[in-house]
Amino acid sequence: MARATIKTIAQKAELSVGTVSRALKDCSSVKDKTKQRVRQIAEEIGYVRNLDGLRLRTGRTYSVAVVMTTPTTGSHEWEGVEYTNILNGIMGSLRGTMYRAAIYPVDDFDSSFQEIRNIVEQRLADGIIISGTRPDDARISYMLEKDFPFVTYGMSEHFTPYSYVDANSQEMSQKATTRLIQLGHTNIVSINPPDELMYSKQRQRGYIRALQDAGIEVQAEFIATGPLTPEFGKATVKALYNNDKKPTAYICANEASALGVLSAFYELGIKFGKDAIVNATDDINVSAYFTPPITTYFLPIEETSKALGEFIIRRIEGEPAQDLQRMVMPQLIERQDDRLKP
Amino acid sequence: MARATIKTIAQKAELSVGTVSRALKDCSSVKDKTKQRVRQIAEEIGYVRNLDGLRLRTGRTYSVAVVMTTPTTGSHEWEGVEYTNILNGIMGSLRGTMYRAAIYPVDDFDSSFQEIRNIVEQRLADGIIISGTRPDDARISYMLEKDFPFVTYGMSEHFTPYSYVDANSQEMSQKATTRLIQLGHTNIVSINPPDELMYSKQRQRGYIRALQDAGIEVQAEFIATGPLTPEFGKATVKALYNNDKKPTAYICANEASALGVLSAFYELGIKFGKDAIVNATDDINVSAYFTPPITTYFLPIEETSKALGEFIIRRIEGEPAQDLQRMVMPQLIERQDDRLKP
DNA sequence: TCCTAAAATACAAACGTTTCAATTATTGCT
DNA sequence: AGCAATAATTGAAACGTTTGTATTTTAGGA
Repeated sequence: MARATIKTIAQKAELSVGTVSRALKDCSSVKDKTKQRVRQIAEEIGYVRNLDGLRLRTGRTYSVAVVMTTPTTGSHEWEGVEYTNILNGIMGSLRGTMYRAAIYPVDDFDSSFQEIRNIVEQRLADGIIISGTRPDDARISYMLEKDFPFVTYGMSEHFTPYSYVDANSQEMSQKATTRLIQLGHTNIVSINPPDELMYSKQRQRGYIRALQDAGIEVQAEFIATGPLTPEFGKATVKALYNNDKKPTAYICANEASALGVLSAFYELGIKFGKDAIVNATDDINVSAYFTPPITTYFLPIEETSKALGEFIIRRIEGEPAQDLQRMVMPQLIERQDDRLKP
Repeated sequence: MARATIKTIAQKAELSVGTVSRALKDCSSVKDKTKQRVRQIAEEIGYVRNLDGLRLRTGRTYSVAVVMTTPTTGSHEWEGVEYTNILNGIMGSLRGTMYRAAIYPVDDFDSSFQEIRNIVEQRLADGIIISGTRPDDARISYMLEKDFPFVTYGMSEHFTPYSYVDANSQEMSQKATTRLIQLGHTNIVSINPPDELMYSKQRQRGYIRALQDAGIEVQAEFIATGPLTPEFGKATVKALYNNDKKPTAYICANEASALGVLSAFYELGIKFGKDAIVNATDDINVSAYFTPPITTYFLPIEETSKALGEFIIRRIEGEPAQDLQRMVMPQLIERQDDRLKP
């Protein structure tokens, strides 16, 4: 049997398609009794709106583009970010609405920009979610200029208000550093994402501020930036192994790089808790099972990703961007006391 | 400026829309010279086909549904499967074709079935990719019956040929077990996914066969099944800690559960390499950074996921299912010698 | 009862595409 | 030249919606 359309309902209800259309969308110009009858029939024959017809007519796409930078294919390195969780969160908040998510995996900034241009010009989506933001992010400027609805995961330094969801990286980084200083550490290494990313900058700022507040001199070589893989974490430890000032603590931006740090400890014979310790931020509860478990700052990834979906819809529906901003504060999970013991 | 449509081209080329449409799709009934002219113009004004019109007219959706069972939301447990990689692979092979992937995250078998029914009945996609297959998988029966194109990640026990991509779990499990037996282990624990999944069955079969071949009695309590999280791996070790026969080796179905096993070792004071060792299958190169690194079987996840995308398209285009089957054999990566040393 | 205003519905066009049937242009042959 | 056969193109309808405008129905006075 063919799929039920508005026309099917119209025939059954002896109404015109126009009225049925209006009835279904609760238009005030149609009588309550009629609405009821139409809904009744629609229910009975299991009618669902055909999106293609709708799109064609309205010019809207009812889809949200999620432009995500995904790990370089072929690298085989775990980047620790749980895209699944993010996608789940976004799709979760889209459920029940008319919107669908369309994923656009890209592998660097330029191709993400290109993809965004494409989406905007071809009207491939009604709104865009992006991540991997930069302090001066050309994609944001572009979408602002085109007045195209978007939400970012992470912030930038634009003046014009825009909608974002982010973890408070700077404060978290500062707190984490201060905590370690208070526990007696002075040679603290900060492992960060690539330099051009906004949250790398924020993390570095927080780190530096904490050191300055404590009157500790900042060592340039203690600020590492690179892809947040185990490989990079490991390489960082090795690179500093023969440094005159020996690091006694590492604060990693995610669990993947922290795993690499532990791996380096193991390989180099650095004793955890005696020679050095590791912390991580952006915990997604993997490090609870590390050997040993490490202290982290938990990222409520469900909350942030749900907000992404919610915000983009509200943005599309016209809510002002400045009302759609969320900053979450990750929570400390102390799995070690993180003092050095003899 | 409004978006360029077929009509725009028709006007510029002084042709009817019908001819333009045919010209663009390389129909034999239109003159070569005309085709060229049309293409030229299309190129110039940056025409791209409007999918909604196409869909509405043809009734095809040009989208592939990816119905994936995702980790239970709220569980906060790492399941180790890199959905990102799978998605990337699928989307990679869709790139350049007219097809788009639409993700349907579901959280259990029933809802995945429901979602599939929906997709088939409402013709929400032209083809479906599913995972988490069972020996007697009702979803597969359903799609076979409806003659709806699909590809599975993992196998079932259906007679009718269908398109699948899978790792050779049984052989891998058997080989892994045999290898450990040859290295002197007799009390080997097999950590598997939930019992109802096909690949759990395959793994158990391989494990049992290896033991039988070696004349070793199978201990029921050495076959564990459950969610492949670190938590489960850890719990399994703990549950067997006071067993009369002490396990000396664990073969985990993925790296996440292996991480849990190592975590239990650490907590219980079980010395790796002296008291027991751990192996894992479905390696996605995280365990190289474990403490210590462990022996695994590497899963070429790019290859499998690329095949998924490729197969579903070819299936949609009408290729017979029996030509679209791929079984990959994971490769041993020896990161330990895995003998017990005093 | 009739008229007017308001309420409810019907009609028809449009979105961009494909495709069937009909028409026109071209070619080859006598 | 003329004719048939074929090649190339056109016209129009259709897919399922929404929506502006026209039309009909209803209700409320006088």
